[in-house]
Amino acid sequence: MKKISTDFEKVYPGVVAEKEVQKFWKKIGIYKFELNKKKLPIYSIDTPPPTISGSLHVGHIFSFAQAEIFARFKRTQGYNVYLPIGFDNNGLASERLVEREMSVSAVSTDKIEFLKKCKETVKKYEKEFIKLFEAMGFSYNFDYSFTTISDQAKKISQISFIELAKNKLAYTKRSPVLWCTKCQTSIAQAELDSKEIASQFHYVLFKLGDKTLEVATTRPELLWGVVCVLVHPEDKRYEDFINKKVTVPLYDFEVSVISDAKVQKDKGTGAVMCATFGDTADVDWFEQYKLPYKKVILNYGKIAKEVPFIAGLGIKNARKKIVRILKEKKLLVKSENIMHVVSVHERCGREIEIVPSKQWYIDISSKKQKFLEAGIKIQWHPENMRVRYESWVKNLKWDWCISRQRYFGVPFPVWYCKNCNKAYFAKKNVLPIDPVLTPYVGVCDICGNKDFVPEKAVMDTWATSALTPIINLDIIASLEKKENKIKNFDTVKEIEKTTEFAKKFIPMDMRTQAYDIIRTWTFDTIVKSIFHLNKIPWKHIMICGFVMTKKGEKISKSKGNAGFDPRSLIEQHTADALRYWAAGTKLGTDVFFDVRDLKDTKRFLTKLWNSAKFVLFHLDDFDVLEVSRFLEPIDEWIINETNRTMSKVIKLLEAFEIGLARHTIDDFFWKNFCDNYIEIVKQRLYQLDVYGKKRRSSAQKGICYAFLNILKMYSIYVPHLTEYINLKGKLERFTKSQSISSLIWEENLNKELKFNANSIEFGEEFIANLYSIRKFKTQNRLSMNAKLNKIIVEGSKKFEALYIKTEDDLKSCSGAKKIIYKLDPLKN
RNA sequence: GGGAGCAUAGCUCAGCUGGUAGAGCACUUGCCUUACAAGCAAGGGGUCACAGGUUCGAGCCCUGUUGUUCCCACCA
Repeated sequence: MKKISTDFEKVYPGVVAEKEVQKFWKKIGIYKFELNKKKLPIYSIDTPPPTISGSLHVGHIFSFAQAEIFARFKRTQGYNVYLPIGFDNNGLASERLVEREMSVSAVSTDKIEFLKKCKETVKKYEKEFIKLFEAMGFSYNFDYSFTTISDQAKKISQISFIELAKNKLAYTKRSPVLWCTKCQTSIAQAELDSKEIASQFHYVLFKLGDKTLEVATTRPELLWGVVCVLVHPEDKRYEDFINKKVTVPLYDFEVSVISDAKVQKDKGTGAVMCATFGDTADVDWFEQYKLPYKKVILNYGKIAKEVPFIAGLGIKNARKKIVRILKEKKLLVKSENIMHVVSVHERCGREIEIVPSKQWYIDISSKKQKFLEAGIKIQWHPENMRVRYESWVKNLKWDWCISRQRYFGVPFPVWYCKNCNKAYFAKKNVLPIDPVLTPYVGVCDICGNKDFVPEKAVMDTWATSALTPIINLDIIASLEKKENKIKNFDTVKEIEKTTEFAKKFIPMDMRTQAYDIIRTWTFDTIVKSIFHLNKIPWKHIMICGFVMTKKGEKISKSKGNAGFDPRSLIEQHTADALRYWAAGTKLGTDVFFDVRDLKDTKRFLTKLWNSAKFVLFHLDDFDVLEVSRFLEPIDEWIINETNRTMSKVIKLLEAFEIGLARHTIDDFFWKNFCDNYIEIVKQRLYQLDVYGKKRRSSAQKGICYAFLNILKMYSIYVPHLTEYINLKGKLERFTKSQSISSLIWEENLNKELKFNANSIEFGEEFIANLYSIRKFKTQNRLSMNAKLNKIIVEGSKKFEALYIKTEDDLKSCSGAKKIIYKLDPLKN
């Protein structure tokens, strides 16, 4: 008979093996999700649909791998894991990618043509992403992957919008909005980044009769837009100015001086001009004092034509020119160089402006308490990440502006009466719809007009990705109904009511993501879930950290410092090495990426491979069913130790401690199993004629049990290598399962593993003696298999019988001819 | 300015409810031992950032300080 163990390559074939294993998984379809699979309880995971804005980098791999390892763990515990994958493939980030790739500009390209290009590009990237995920061995349910621009997502997003609008939770208003003059769209507070830049404080002179009022400003180009000047009510310097009219320099019109406690006396001159709009403080005063709006900056970042001196200029040029003129007219006291922090658009880095425009908003600022309560109901891992969420919610200032003056996004299903502006929403049976392409047919019930204009804006991509639990709910519901047609719904709650599984689906079991999108994705999803279903979206949220370059800089697509392409990292170092590395850290903490770390993990892969070769070599003739119940004490020890380790690992994994769990397995595998246990039983395995069949098969039982469980535990981290060993070693004969990855562990939902503490204590004492012997040999420059005339064993009297039984093992692994026991009856 | 995390061996980090400081890498030395030299064994190396406090006892708990990273606010 050909020995199974001879099939093992001398060196683990890495990438080649991984591809073979992936083919095998595909063939047997082990990661297919089915409802009612073996009647196992469902564990549902809300995974982050990566934004299609460029290629994935090692940072994605890091956080996605952590989440995927956890999903695999849940499968081993007897759950039917729902692990979908989606792609966030619309919105500004994707548009930017298309503009870059295709060298086109969204603004100057025909809309239909541009959208076609967008669809092509994101499709290309989706395929690339899927390939990478497959290469990583990610066990997503690819069959049910979704995208946020699909008809399904569009429809759900539009249902969500209409429902919120009808409940007055989404509303439209014309008001000052955060505006990016580069992208030419409104943006939300969550899309702001801050940047420190060099600027100048210009001290300009306002006049009251022959008195002057000095005002410091960084935005002199907005002088035309000044609507008032403010001073602190207790500021003695300006007492005489309060409630008087002062003259604006250069333009010579008058504005009031208002006293307001929010003014900081020690900043600038203590007198501040309020212009429409320099910053968010201006907006607050504008609204508080019902000030008029004076247009200075246009949407595309130029100065309005009615502004004297600077009409038509860009903002920076306008500023320079105004400063020059102020200087000439002796209205500028001085200019001071300063560094200050400004808000910029996170997608393009351009300083944001504030311009009034009509936008759709979701009311979040009046519901903070509800969102905070939801945050408390959700279990955060790590716990302290909740603080980030809470500080965001508490500091919310603006309602969520969900409309964007862009192209590639979910359209608002709404038209307005041309005459009276009343909004008309699409009927549910026509969703998804693009109102620009499909005109509204009807008569305005207020003014009888028949002309309607479509809403041209598209939705903030977060407004759709905030619905991933609902999109998944819809997938589950359609699976149960066994139909792919998207049904017509008026409300999100109706989707939930459609099937038995759907009713129980939300809250999902878990959300996974990195911490940078707590203020967007986490928050927005909670908002929508609370508004639509009055439920938290998930029970747990698992937050991963970031991968940093050595400089301490976050790796991100936009910064272009990804350094290493994941595809080539896989080719060079294997996916398992990347996965193993990703599992090395504590949840939520950042790591530094260094290729050298991957070389270290390769050492582990080799060790596991070699141990497999050894173990399988000795299991060729082993049949679990034929073996008697006889067990040598040390074999009993390794079995107990295996169970103890597994219990510990499961507890850690249940607490989302993927890294600590891995280190626990590492410890057991490397020390206890390889260095100690195998060395002890080696001779019993090799020398059948000396030790006899009974004692040999006892050792076989030990290596078989321990090694199978080591493989099972590692299978969530390094699924390819463990599966490859499973296939090569024909482990199905022991496990009765084709795949090692689809095994439910001995300890799981319904069953707890027992272990004998006494046996473990004996094993530890035994090994302590082994260490002394090794120390003696090393110190005497002896080889480890050198013979010794006699050795002295120290230990507890209570284990005497066990020591006697284990004497042959000790002799064989120590090379001792004679053993003298010094057993202490008092030792515990 | 408000908040959170981190500070432990040369490097990267672990240390559970307080009880004699740990791992991997690197370094030194020994060992070719019928899975593995990409291995095995032994060893050197730490005032646990600093200063107080609680305690019989503090890396761990409390207070403060310093350094560092991040989040939020700061845009006149």
